[in-house]
Amino acid sequence: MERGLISFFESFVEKESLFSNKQALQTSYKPETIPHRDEQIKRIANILAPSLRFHRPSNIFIYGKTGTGKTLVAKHITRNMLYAAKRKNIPIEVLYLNCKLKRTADTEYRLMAQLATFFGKVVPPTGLPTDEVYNIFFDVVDQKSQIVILILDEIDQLVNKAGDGFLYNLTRINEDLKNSQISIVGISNDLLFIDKLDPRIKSSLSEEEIIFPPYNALQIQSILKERANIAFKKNTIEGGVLEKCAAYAARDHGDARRAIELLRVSGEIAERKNHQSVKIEHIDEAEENIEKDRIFEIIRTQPKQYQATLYSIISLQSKRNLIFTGEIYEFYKRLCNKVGLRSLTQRRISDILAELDILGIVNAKVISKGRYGRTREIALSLNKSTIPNIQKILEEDLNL
DNA sequence: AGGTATTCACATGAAACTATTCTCTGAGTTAGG
DNA sequence: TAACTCAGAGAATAGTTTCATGTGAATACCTGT
Repeated sequence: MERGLISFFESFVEKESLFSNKQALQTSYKPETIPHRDEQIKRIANILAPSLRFHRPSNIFIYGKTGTGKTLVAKHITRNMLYAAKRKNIPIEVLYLNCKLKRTADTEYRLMAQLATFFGKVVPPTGLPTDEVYNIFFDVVDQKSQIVILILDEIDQLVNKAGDGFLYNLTRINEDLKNSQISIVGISNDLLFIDKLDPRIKSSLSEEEIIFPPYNALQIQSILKERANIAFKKNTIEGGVLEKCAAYAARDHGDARRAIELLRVSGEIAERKNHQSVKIEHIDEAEENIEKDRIFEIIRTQPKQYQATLYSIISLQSKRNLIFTGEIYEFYKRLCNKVGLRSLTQRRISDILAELDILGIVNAKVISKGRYGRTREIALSLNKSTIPNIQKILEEDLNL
């Protein structure tokens, strides 16, 4: 037994936590009421209500930026509606699917497979033709009469990947259903998404459109206050803390989720430092930590090829700030040789670079150097102080 | 000098290919009646 | 003859490669002054 360690744990138990219920700051938390969304809630509830009389509700299309409460509201309403329906014995099914989740609903096939599993049919993950899965789904749904409300979250992701054909099939399926009716609630955070759809699909999918505007700083503040009251003990938050969290989040498009995470991490930091309360300076640290953790996590879970590409960028970047695709590719090829990795084509590396850009690890800009061609101008968008750490991680992963 | 044509070094797009995982089908095999 | 095995055909998917086409502006090349 180690004395020091034991007393560490003992004092940890005795130490007063700043939190009384940290759950309230977790992303999975479902609050009783959702402030500043009354109007949207009322409209959606009105649209969905006919299902309680066994009429098919209109399809709804919801859009708004991330962290504006779309998903929360949708789940909130359906949960309550389902409760009412159950008490009155009305056959309503609500299916919620996030189309972004890998290996769950991110292709047409898997979407239909998921839907079928909801109704108790097991569909193999591969091997069947897609229309076969449609038929399976169709049959189970129509076995008894019911209203099915299908919530497709991040629907834009799926359409980008798999095209909009499935939406056409899905909206048309009602014509063939004898007993059941399906209506679709599409949720997207891409505001332009709806315009990219085939007009026929567009008109049937967005019979009703609902917009979730971003929260302003004041609204985020009140949301934070509410959550903080549940999550933290009395008098553990210093003045100005909530305001600053809100300001951070409002700065880029009013993302309430980020504000809440920021507050949570600030609290954790304050606690770890044995402070009696959350102070403003904890917020800055929290923001840095969140960003750093995000980056580390991303880098560690990237495929080898991406890591090799990133390593090439980091190596070249130490000499000069701006580098070009060609140089990276040359370095990368040599690196692969050295490590025994099969090197990919430049075409592929070009895509990988674009993806690193999207991930926010790298800053890539397509520029034209006139007579000397056209290329991506690439700079690392990582904090200087973290680069050595990242380099070490990469060297380990690539066993250099 | 001013205008336009070229040209570079990739970017971007589409299609085709590869490898893996999985189902379904039907021919061939086995074992019991 | 019913049950079982197993190879082959066909799907879905991810990650690439191959082939084709696009592109912005610094230069080269004119042209007329």
